[in-house]
Amino acid sequence: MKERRSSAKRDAILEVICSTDTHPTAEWVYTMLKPRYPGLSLGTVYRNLSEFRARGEIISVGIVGGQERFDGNTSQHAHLVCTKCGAVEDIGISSELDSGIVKEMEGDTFESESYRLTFYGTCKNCKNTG
Amino acid sequence: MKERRSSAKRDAILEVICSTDTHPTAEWVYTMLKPRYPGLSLGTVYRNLSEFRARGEIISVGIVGGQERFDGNTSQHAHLVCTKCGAVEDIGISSELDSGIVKEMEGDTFESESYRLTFYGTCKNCKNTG
DNA sequence: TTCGTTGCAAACATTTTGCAGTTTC
DNA sequence: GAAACTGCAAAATGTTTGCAACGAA
Repeated sequence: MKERRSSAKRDAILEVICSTDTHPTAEWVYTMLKPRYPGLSLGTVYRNLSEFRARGEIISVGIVGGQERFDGNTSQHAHLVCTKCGAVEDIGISSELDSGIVKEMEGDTFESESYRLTFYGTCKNCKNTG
Repeated sequence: MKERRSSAKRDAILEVICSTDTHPTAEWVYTMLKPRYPGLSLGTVYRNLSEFRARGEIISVGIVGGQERFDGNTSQHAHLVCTKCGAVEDIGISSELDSGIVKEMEGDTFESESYRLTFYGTCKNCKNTG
């Protein structure tokens, strides 16, 4: 793997992702950091997010409303995606369910390394206001 | 819902999707039908796929390698996505696992309507050749 | 001095859309 | 004839990339 030099901007990008539970987009990260780093470029955000994802330092929740959503919480958990407002929430899953899911793949010719479990529906907020 | 008139092209698009297990992209559908319907436009494919998806006649597997993948099999099942070649395969899940997953959501403030379970890894083909 | 990192803007790829012509009912 | 459907091409969108300047080791 390539040598990695220290970079305040990269550190800040990771920190922003890890200190929120909103499952942000690249653009959101950029908007959050721009005031603090006026010279920041959107390309830099994209480049660092891709690298974090490739290294497993963050995970991708998938694409919601056309934009990729990221998550600094890399432990195994599922997600709730609101199809009305696009909000993404975490939901813990029991270890029984996790092992049940993992077991489903054992012995298959397909070699699975990870899985993603996503629920689609309406979040509390949209249910009340809508 | 809007009135729906008969259309040979629309029928063909749905038929192509339902008669393959490759989980095609819009472009693939277009390429497959273009010889038979020389006047076919990519926009028409996109429009009809969106409508099918909205009506629940097909489901979206999600975006793989930047392109949305579709599935004419609308019964509950999981998917395997090869991170090397982008192949998507179906995998049936036991009814016990399905109910375990559904149960995980019961009582939550989030109102879930569906879920998507996707495994990521290496397909048989890539494992052997790579 | 080396080479990783970044800003900038152009390039890219997929998907969406406006509009005018066509087809279905 | 009204309204749905389509082709076409332009637009919109999110993301990637080439390159020169910058910065860390």
